[in-house]
Amino acid sequence: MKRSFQPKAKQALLMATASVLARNPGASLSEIAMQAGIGRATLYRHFPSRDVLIRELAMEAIAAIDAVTADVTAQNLPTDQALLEFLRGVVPLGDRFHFLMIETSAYNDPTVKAAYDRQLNELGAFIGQLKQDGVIASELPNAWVTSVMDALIWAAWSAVNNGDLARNDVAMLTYRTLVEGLS
Amino acid sequence: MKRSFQPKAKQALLMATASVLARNPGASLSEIAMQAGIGRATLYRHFPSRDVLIRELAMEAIAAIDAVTADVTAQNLPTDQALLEFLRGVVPLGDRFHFLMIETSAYNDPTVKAAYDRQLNELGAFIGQLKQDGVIASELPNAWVTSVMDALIWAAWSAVNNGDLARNDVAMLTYRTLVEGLS
DNA sequence: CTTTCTTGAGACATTTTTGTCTCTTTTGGG
DNA sequence: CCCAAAAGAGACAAAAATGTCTCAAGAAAG
Repeated sequence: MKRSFQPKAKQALLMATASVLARNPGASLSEIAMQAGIGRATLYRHFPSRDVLIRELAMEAIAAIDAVTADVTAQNLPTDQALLEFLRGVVPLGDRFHFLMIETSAYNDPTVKAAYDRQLNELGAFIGQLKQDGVIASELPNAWVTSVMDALIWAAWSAVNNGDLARNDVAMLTYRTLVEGLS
Repeated sequence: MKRSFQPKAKQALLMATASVLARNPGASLSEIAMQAGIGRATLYRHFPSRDVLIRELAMEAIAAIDAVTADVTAQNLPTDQALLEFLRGVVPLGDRFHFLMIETSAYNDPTVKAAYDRQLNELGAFIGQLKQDGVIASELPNAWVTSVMDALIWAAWSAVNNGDLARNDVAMLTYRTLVEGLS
């Protein structure tokens, strides 16, 4: 074997797929391949079926968010600053974050479901801390907080990708809207 | 003709369709018919094709939001109260509101596109008033405000339909989150 | 330059979805 | 109780998407 499959190419494919599916969840593989700038057959070389593509994308999205969480945790910041850092890291992943919310078929796979549930629990714990520290109001249901977070992150990503907001402003804007809105 | 097509039945069908498509934008007509509790053939009796169903649903959604707007306008409230009333009316339409945002194929139809653009303009004017009256910060881009509004309305509708929030609380909660978050 | 791996294009079969049609059953007004 | 309109069920063809395969062209290491 002179050369092997490039994991980087696979990564790029997953990112392109997230971008397409976040905007149009019903997109066919032809559309995905076209948007990714590759042939449909090549897509099948990397992912043997649509289901596998979806599943790997879901796992990749979860891993990417985990990486952000780990990075933020390592800095040992006060919770409000940690929230801002989290948003800075996760807003650029907005399409993948959003994809996880809407592509319910991914949860058919038990591995994905387990990872997703774990991540949701971690997020819940973080929200608990934010409440304890008075960053957000403690009487708000967690479900509302997570919904609003997801919604704002997706709105932020969309605004950047539509050219409505500057990439550098958007995390701070999201942070302000979130903290003020939920205080 | 002893009896004619019941427009009420059609209305109910459209509502069921919005509910299904908002959750799963790629749903097939079989799924929609099943969720609506009718046969697939019956669905075709009301709507000759998927495109027509989508288009009529879009127009119905726009009309429903227009009705809320007209109702609020007729009350001649101060803008902040008008916003609250608007949310009260529009949060229960959350699935249709959201459907309009994600089902981009609807805009292929010029009639739908025209009506949607008009409604977006009206919303923009309302946001302008809210800024003038100091209800929300005037330095925020309109695109961000509309994104956040849409996102929160959808989050509110989802929270109610998942049983996470009480129907009667949710408009006020959305209002607070929106106004505080954008002030 | 040559060899080898990868890609893109396109031809296929398969499956799913869409749209049409017919026949039977149900329903509600008279 | 009648009867016409409407619904359900299911067969069917057409269209679109999925998945498989082959082959020629391109790129990159040796």
